[in-house]
Amino acid sequence: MVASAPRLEDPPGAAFLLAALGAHAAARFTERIAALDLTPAQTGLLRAIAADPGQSQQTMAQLLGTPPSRLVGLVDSVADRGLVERRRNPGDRRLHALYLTEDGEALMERISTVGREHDEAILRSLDAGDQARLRALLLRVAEDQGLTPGVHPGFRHL
Amino acid sequence: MVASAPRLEDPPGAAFLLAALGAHAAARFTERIAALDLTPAQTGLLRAIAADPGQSQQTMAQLLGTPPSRLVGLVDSVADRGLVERRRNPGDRRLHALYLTEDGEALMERISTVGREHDEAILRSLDAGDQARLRALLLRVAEDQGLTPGVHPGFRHL
DNA sequence: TATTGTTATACTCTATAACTATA
DNA sequence: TATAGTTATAGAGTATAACAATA
Repeated sequence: MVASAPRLEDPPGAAFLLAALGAHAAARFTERIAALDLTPAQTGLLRAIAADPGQSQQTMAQLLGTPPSRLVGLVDSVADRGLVERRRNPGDRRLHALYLTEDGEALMERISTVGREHDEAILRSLDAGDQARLRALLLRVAEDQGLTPGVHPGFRHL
Repeated sequence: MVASAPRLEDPPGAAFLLAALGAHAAARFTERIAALDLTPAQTGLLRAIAADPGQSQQTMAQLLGTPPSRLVGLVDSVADRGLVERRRNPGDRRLHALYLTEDGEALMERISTVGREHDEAILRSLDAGDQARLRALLLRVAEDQGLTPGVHPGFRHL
Protein backbone atom coordinates (compact mmCIF):
# COMPACT_ATOMS: atom_id res chain seq x y z
CA MET A 1 0.00 0.00 0.00
CA VAL A 2 1.57 3.26 -1.15
CA ALA A 3 0.88 6.52 0.66
CA SER A 4 -1.40 8.74 -1.39
CA ALA A 5 0.34 11.43 -3.39
CA PRO A 6 -0.49 15.05 -2.60
CA ARG A 7 -3.93 15.60 -4.06
CA LEU A 8 -3.67 19.03 -5.57
CA GLU A 9 -6.80 19.08 -7.65
CA ASP A 10 -9.02 16.75 -5.67
CA PRO A 11 -12.32 16.89 -7.55
CA PRO A 12 -14.91 18.54 -5.32
CA GLY A 13 -17.72 16.30 -4.18
CA ALA A 14 -21.30 16.99 -5.14
CA ALA A 15 -22.17 18.16 -1.65
CA PHE A 16 -19.38 20.73 -1.75
CA LEU A 17 -20.56 21.87 -5.15
CA LEU A 18 -24.05 22.19 -3.72
CA ALA A 19 -22.84 24.32 -0.85
CA ALA A 20 -20.68 26.51 -3.09
CA LEU A 21 -23.34 27.00 -5.75
CA GLY A 22 -25.98 27.56 -3.11
CA ALA A 23 -23.95 30.34 -1.53
CA HIS A 24 -23.33 31.84 -4.95
CA ALA A 25 -27.02 31.71 -5.87
CA ALA A 26 -27.95 33.24 -2.53
CA ALA A 27 -25.46 36.08 -2.98
CA ARG A 28 -26.73 36.88 -6.47
CA PHE A 29 -30.32 36.82 -5.24
CA THR A 30 -29.39 39.17 -2.41
CA GLU A 31 -28.13 41.64 -4.99
CA ARG A 32 -31.30 41.39 -7.05
CA ILE A 33 -33.78 41.93 -4.25
CA ALA A 34 -31.70 44.83 -2.94
CA ALA A 35 -33.19 46.66 -5.93
CA LEU A 36 -36.56 46.19 -4.21
CA ASP A 37 -35.02 47.48 -0.98
CA LEU A 38 -35.37 44.06 0.64
CA THR A 39 -32.99 41.85 2.57
CA PRO A 40 -33.05 38.06 2.18
CA ALA A 41 -34.54 37.70 5.66
CA GLN A 42 -37.34 40.13 4.88
CA THR A 43 -38.01 38.31 1.64
CA GLY A 44 -38.14 34.96 3.40
CA LEU A 45 -40.58 36.36 5.92
CA LEU A 46 -42.83 37.80 3.22
CA ARG A 47 -42.74 34.49 1.40
CA ALA A 48 -43.66 32.59 4.55
CA ILE A 49 -46.55 34.93 5.33
CA ALA A 50 -47.80 34.71 1.76
CA ALA A 51 -47.67 30.92 1.89
CA ASP A 52 -49.71 30.72 5.08
CA PRO A 53 -51.32 33.99 6.20
CA GLY A 54 -52.65 34.52 9.68
CA GLN A 55 -49.95 32.68 11.60
CA SER A 56 -48.77 34.00 14.93
CA GLN A 57 -45.22 35.23 15.39
CA GLN A 58 -44.42 32.23 17.58
CA THR A 59 -45.55 29.83 14.88
CA MET A 60 -43.66 31.80 12.28
CA ALA A 61 -40.50 31.80 14.39
CA GLN A 62 -40.67 28.03 14.74
CA LEU A 63 -41.26 27.57 11.01
CA LEU A 64 -38.31 29.79 10.12
CA GLY A 65 -36.05 28.38 12.83
CA THR A 66 -35.32 31.67 14.54
CA PRO A 67 -35.90 33.01 18.05
CA PRO A 68 -39.18 34.93 18.37
CA SER A 69 -37.29 37.96 19.60
CA ARG A 70 -35.61 38.30 16.26
CA LEU A 71 -38.91 38.26 14.44
CA VAL A 72 -40.02 41.41 16.20
CA GLY A 73 -37.61 43.72 14.44
CA LEU A 74 -38.03 41.88 11.18
CA VAL A 75 -41.81 42.22 11.24
CA ASP A 76 -41.42 45.84 12.30
CA SER A 77 -39.23 46.54 9.29
CA VAL A 78 -41.83 45.34 6.80
CA ALA A 79 -44.84 46.58 8.79
CA ASP A 80 -43.39 50.09 8.91
CA ARG A 81 -43.32 50.03 5.13
CA GLY A 82 -46.94 48.96 4.94
CA LEU A 83 -46.18 45.52 3.50
CA VAL A 84 -47.40 43.46 6.46
CA GLU A 85 -49.90 44.07 9.20
CA ARG A 86 -50.31 42.57 12.65
CA ARG A 87 -53.93 41.80 13.52
CA ARG A 88 -54.75 41.07 17.11
CA ASN A 89 -56.77 37.94 17.56
CA PRO A 90 -60.00 39.02 19.33
CA GLY A 91 -60.36 35.62 20.95
CA ASP A 92 -56.85 35.66 22.45
CA ARG A 93 -55.47 39.16 22.50
CA ARG A 94 -51.92 37.92 23.06
CA LEU A 95 -51.63 36.67 19.49
CA HIS A 96 -50.64 38.86 16.56
CA ALA A 97 -51.68 37.22 13.31
CA LEU A 98 -49.53 38.23 10.33
CA TYR A 99 -51.00 39.21 6.98
CA LEU A 100 -49.72 40.80 3.81
CA THR A 101 -51.26 44.14 2.91
CA GLU A 102 -52.29 44.92 -0.67
CA ASP A 103 -48.91 46.58 -1.15
CA GLY A 104 -47.30 43.48 0.28
CA GLU A 105 -49.09 41.22 -2.16
CA ALA A 106 -48.15 43.48 -5.03
CA LEU A 107 -44.54 43.35 -3.94
CA MET A 108 -44.71 39.55 -3.82
CA GLU A 109 -45.53 39.62 -7.52
CA ARG A 110 -42.38 41.61 -8.18
CA ILE A 111 -40.39 39.25 -5.97
CA SER A 112 -41.66 36.32 -8.02
CA THR A 113 -40.55 38.05 -11.18
CA VAL A 114 -37.11 38.69 -9.71
CA GLY A 115 -36.98 35.05 -8.71
CA ARG A 116 -37.70 33.89 -12.23
CA GLU A 117 -35.07 36.21 -13.68
CA HIS A 118 -32.64 34.96 -11.06
CA ASP A 119 -33.38 31.35 -11.95
CA GLU A 120 -32.80 32.07 -15.59
CA ALA A 121 -29.46 33.75 -14.92
CA ILE A 122 -28.16 30.94 -12.72
CA LEU A 123 -29.21 28.15 -15.06
CA ARG A 124 -28.50 29.86 -18.37
CA SER A 125 -25.84 27.30 -19.28
CA LEU A 126 -28.38 24.44 -19.28
CA ASP A 127 -30.98 23.76 -21.92
CA ALA A 128 -34.61 23.29 -20.90
CA GLY A 129 -34.26 19.55 -20.54
CA ASP A 130 -31.21 19.74 -18.31
CA GLN A 131 -32.81 22.46 -16.22
CA ALA A 132 -35.77 20.17 -15.59
CA ARG A 133 -33.47 17.25 -14.81
CA LEU A 134 -31.46 19.32 -12.34
CA ARG A 135 -34.59 20.59 -10.67
CA ALA A 136 -36.02 17.08 -10.34
CA LEU A 137 -32.79 15.77 -8.80
CA LEU A 138 -32.60 18.67 -6.36
CA LEU A 139 -36.24 18.16 -5.37
CA ARG A 140 -35.61 14.50 -4.69
CA VAL A 141 -32.60 15.24 -2.49
CA ALA A 142 -34.40 18.09 -0.69
CA GLU A 143 -37.32 15.85 0.12
CA ASP A 144 -35.09 13.03 1.33
CA GLN A 145 -33.15 15.43 3.52
CA GLY A 146 -36.34 16.62 5.17
CA LEU A 147 -36.23 20.22 4.01
CA THR A 148 -39.40 22.22 4.58
CA PRO A 149 -40.66 23.20 1.12
CA GLY A 150 -40.31 26.91 0.44
CA VAL A 151 -38.29 27.59 3.58
CA HIS A 152 -34.59 28.40 3.50
CA PRO A 153 -32.99 26.24 6.22
CA GLY A 154 -30.26 28.81 6.73
CA PHE A 155 -32.72 31.55 7.59
CA ARG A 156 -30.90 32.10 10.87
CA HIS A 157 -27.81 33.35 9.08
CA LEU A 158 -29.43 35.56 6.45
CA MET B 1 -57.02 38.45 -18.12
CA VAL B 2 -57.87 37.29 -14.64
CA ALA B 3 -55.80 38.38 -11.66
CA SER B 4 -53.63 35.55 -10.40
CA ALA B 5 -55.08 33.62 -7.49
CA PRO B 6 -53.06 33.53 -4.26
CA ARG B 7 -50.17 31.22 -4.98
CA LEU B 8 -49.94 29.18 -1.83
CA GLU B 9 -47.65 26.42 -3.00
CA ASP B 10 -45.66 28.21 -5.66
CA PRO B 11 -43.13 25.57 -6.74
CA PRO B 12 -39.69 26.76 -5.72
CA GLY B 13 -37.31 27.57 -8.57
CA ALA B 14 -34.15 25.59 -9.08
CA ALA B 15 -32.01 28.46 -7.83
CA PHE B 16 -33.94 28.61 -4.58
CA LEU B 17 -33.58 24.85 -4.23
CA LEU B 18 -29.87 25.26 -4.80
CA ALA B 19 -29.57 27.90 -2.08
CA ALA B 20 -31.67 25.91 0.37
CA LEU B 21 -29.89 22.62 -0.25
CA GLY B 22 -26.54 24.36 -0.20
CA ALA B 23 -27.24 25.84 3.22
CA HIS B 24 -28.43 22.46 4.44
CA ALA B 25 -25.35 20.68 3.13
CA ALA B 26 -23.10 23.34 4.67
CA ALA B 27 -24.82 23.00 8.04
CA ARG B 28 -24.47 19.21 8.02
CA PHE B 29 -20.82 19.47 7.06
CA THR B 30 -20.24 21.95 9.87
CA GLU B 31 -21.54 19.36 12.30
CA ARG B 32 -19.29 16.65 10.90
CA ILE B 33 -16.03 18.57 10.98
CA ALA B 34 -16.82 19.78 14.48
CA ALA B 35 -15.87 16.22 15.44
CA LEU B 36 -12.37 17.08 14.17
CA ASP B 37 -12.49 20.29 16.22
CA LEU B 38 -12.55 22.38 13.06
CA THR B 39 -14.74 25.24 11.89
CA PRO B 40 -15.76 25.58 8.24
CA ALA B 41 -13.45 28.57 7.84
CA GLN B 42 -10.48 26.64 9.23
CA THR B 43 -11.32 23.76 6.92
CA GLY B 44 -11.54 26.06 3.92
CA LEU B 45 -8.17 27.54 4.79
CA LEU B 46 -6.54 24.12 5.18
CA ARG B 47 -8.01 23.07 1.88
CA ALA B 48 -6.70 26.18 0.15
CA ILE B 49 -3.22 25.74 1.58
CA ALA B 50 -3.20 22.08 0.59
CA ALA B 51 -4.25 22.96 -2.94
CA ASP B 52 -1.48 25.53 -3.38
CA PRO B 53 1.19 25.52 -0.66
CA GLY B 54 3.58 28.39 -0.18
CA GLN B 55 1.20 31.25 -0.89
CA SER B 56 1.46 34.46 1.11
CA GLN B 57 -1.34 35.54 3.39
CA GLN B 58 -2.21 38.40 1.05
CA THR B 59 -2.59 36.04 -1.87
CA MET B 60 -4.60 33.66 0.26
CA ALA B 61 -6.87 36.47 1.45
CA GLN B 62 -7.57 37.49 -2.12
CA LEU B 63 -8.26 33.90 -3.15
CA LEU B 64 -10.67 33.38 -0.28
CA GLY B 65 -12.29 36.78 -0.62
CA THR B 66 -11.62 37.96 2.90
CA PRO B 67 -9.67 40.87 4.41
CA PRO B 68 -6.07 39.96 5.28
CA SER B 69 -6.66 41.01 8.88
CA ARG B 70 -9.15 38.20 9.30
CA LEU B 71 -6.66 35.65 8.06
CA VAL B 72 -4.29 36.40 10.91
CA GLY B 73 -6.45 34.91 13.63
CA LEU B 74 -7.51 32.09 11.37
CA VAL B 75 -3.93 31.11 10.57
CA ASP B 76 -3.04 31.51 14.24
CA SER B 77 -5.77 29.08 15.22
CA VAL B 78 -4.43 26.32 13.00
CA ALA B 79 -0.76 27.19 13.50
CA ASP B 80 -1.15 26.99 17.30
CA ARG B 81 -2.37 23.44 16.81
CA GLY B 82 0.62 22.57 14.70
CA LEU B 83 -1.39 22.05 11.52
CA VAL B 84 0.09 24.94 9.53
CA GLU B 85 3.36 26.79 9.64
CA ARG B 86 4.40 30.23 8.48
CA ARG B 87 7.78 30.28 6.76
CA ARG B 88 9.44 33.62 6.22
CA ASN B 89 10.61 34.15 2.71
CA PRO B 90 14.39 34.78 2.95
CA GLY B 91 14.30 36.93 -0.18
CA ASP B 92 11.57 39.23 1.12
CA ARG B 93 11.20 38.90 4.84
CA ARG B 94 7.81 40.59 4.85
CA LEU B 95 6.15 37.55 3.31
CA HIS B 96 4.91 34.58 5.31
CA ALA B 97 4.47 31.56 3.09
CA LEU B 98 1.87 29.09 4.36
CA TYR B 99 2.47 25.34 4.46
CA LEU B 100 0.76 22.36 6.01
CA THR B 101 2.78 20.47 8.60
CA GLU B 102 2.83 16.69 8.64
CA ASP B 103 0.02 16.77 11.16
CA GLY B 104 -1.85 19.14 8.89
CA GLU B 105 -1.50 16.80 5.94
CA ALA B 106 -2.64 13.88 8.04
CA LEU B 107 -5.68 15.86 9.13
CA MET B 108 -6.45 16.65 5.49
CA GLU B 109 -6.78 12.93 4.91
CA ARG B 110 -9.36 12.73 7.66
CA ILE B 111 -11.15 15.77 6.27
CA SER B 112 -11.33 14.07 2.89
CA THR B 113 -12.86 11.02 4.52
CA VAL B 114 -15.41 13.16 6.32
CA GLY B 115 -16.18 14.84 3.02
CA ARG B 116 -16.84 11.53 1.32
CA GLU B 117 -19.12 10.39 4.14
CA HIS B 118 -20.89 13.72 3.96
CA ASP B 119 -21.40 13.37 0.23
CA GLU B 120 -22.81 9.93 0.67
CA ALA B 121 -25.26 11.10 3.34
CA ILE B 122 -26.52 14.04 1.32
CA LEU B 123 -26.97 12.08 -1.91
CA ARG B 124 -28.17 8.79 -0.45
CA SER B 125 -31.54 9.08 -2.21
CA LEU B 126 -29.92 8.99 -5.65
CA ASP B 127 -28.47 5.94 -7.37
CA ALA B 128 -24.95 6.09 -8.77
CA GLY B 129 -26.11 7.23 -12.19
CA ASP B 130 -28.22 10.07 -10.85
CA GLN B 131 -25.42 11.14 -8.52
CA ALA B 132 -23.09 11.42 -11.49
CA ARG B 133 -25.73 13.30 -13.49
CA LEU B 134 -26.32 15.76 -10.67
CA ARG B 135 -22.63 16.30 -10.19
CA ALA B 136 -22.10 16.92 -13.91
CA LEU B 137 -24.94 19.45 -14.04
CA LEU B 138 -23.66 21.27 -10.96
CA LEU B 139 -20.15 21.38 -12.40
CA ARG B 140 -21.45 22.88 -15.62
CA VAL B 141 -23.38 25.59 -13.78
CA ALA B 142 -20.47 26.30 -11.43
CA GLU B 143 -18.10 26.74 -14.33
CA ASP B 144 -20.51 28.98 -16.20
CA GLN B 145 -21.04 31.12 -13.11
CA GLY B 146 -17.33 31.65 -12.75
CA LEU B 147 -16.84 29.90 -9.43
CA THR B 148 -13.25 29.26 -8.41
CA PRO B 149 -12.85 25.46 -8.23
CA GLY B 150 -12.48 24.20 -4.68
CA VAL B 151 -13.23 27.57 -3.08
CA HIS B 152 -16.44 28.28 -1.24
CA PRO B 153 -17.65 31.68 -2.51
CA GLY B 154 -19.36 32.39 0.80
CA PHE B 155 -16.14 32.04 2.77
CA ARG B 156 -16.68 35.50 4.20
CA HIS B 157 -19.75 34.33 6.08
CA LEU B 158 -18.49 31.01 7.40
C1' DT C 1 -49.03 30.06 36.66
C1' DA C 2 -48.33 29.83 31.56
C1' DT C 3 -47.85 32.02 27.10
C1' DT C 4 -47.26 35.86 23.44
C1' DG C 5 -44.86 39.42 22.13
C1' DT C 6 -41.33 42.89 23.36
C1' DT C 7 -37.20 44.97 25.21
C1' DA C 8 -32.52 44.90 27.34
C1' DT C 9 -28.15 43.02 27.82
C1' DA C 10 -24.14 40.77 26.61
C1' DC C 11 -21.57 38.41 23.32
C1' DT C 12 -19.56 37.10 18.82
C1' DC C 13 -18.00 38.32 14.73
C1' DT C 14 -16.40 41.38 11.22
C1' DA C 15 -14.40 45.19 8.58
C1' DT C 16 -11.79 49.49 8.78
C1' DA C 17 -7.99 51.59 9.76
C1' DA C 18 -3.90 52.50 12.47
C1' DC C 19 0.62 50.48 13.33
C1' DT C 20 5.26 47.76 12.78
C1' DA C 21 8.67 45.64 10.00
C1' DT C 22 10.65 45.21 5.95
C1' DA C 23 11.59 46.72 1.28
C1' DT D 1 7.23 55.78 -0.10
C1' DA D 2 5.04 51.26 -0.58
C1' DT D 3 3.78 46.62 0.92
C1' DA D 4 3.00 42.30 4.22
C1' DG D 5 1.39 41.25 8.28
C1' DT D 6 -0.57 42.51 12.75
C1' DT D 7 -3.27 44.83 16.25
C1' DA D 8 -6.97 48.05 17.88
C1' DT D 9 -11.30 49.94 17.53
C1' DA D 10 -15.83 50.29 16.53
C1' DG D 11 -19.97 48.59 14.53
C1' DA D 12 -23.48 45.13 13.08
C1' DG D 13 -26.04 41.35 14.25
C1' DT D 14 -27.47 37.72 17.31
C1' DA D 15 -29.20 34.86 21.19
C1' DT D 16 -30.39 34.75 26.07
C1' DA D 17 -33.01 36.20 29.36
C1' DA D 18 -35.81 39.60 31.77
C1' DC D 19 -40.27 41.97 31.28
C1' DA D 20 -45.32 43.38 30.32
C1' DA D 21 -49.74 42.05 28.82
C1' DT D 22 -53.06 38.64 28.49
C1' DA D 23 -54.90 34.20 29.43
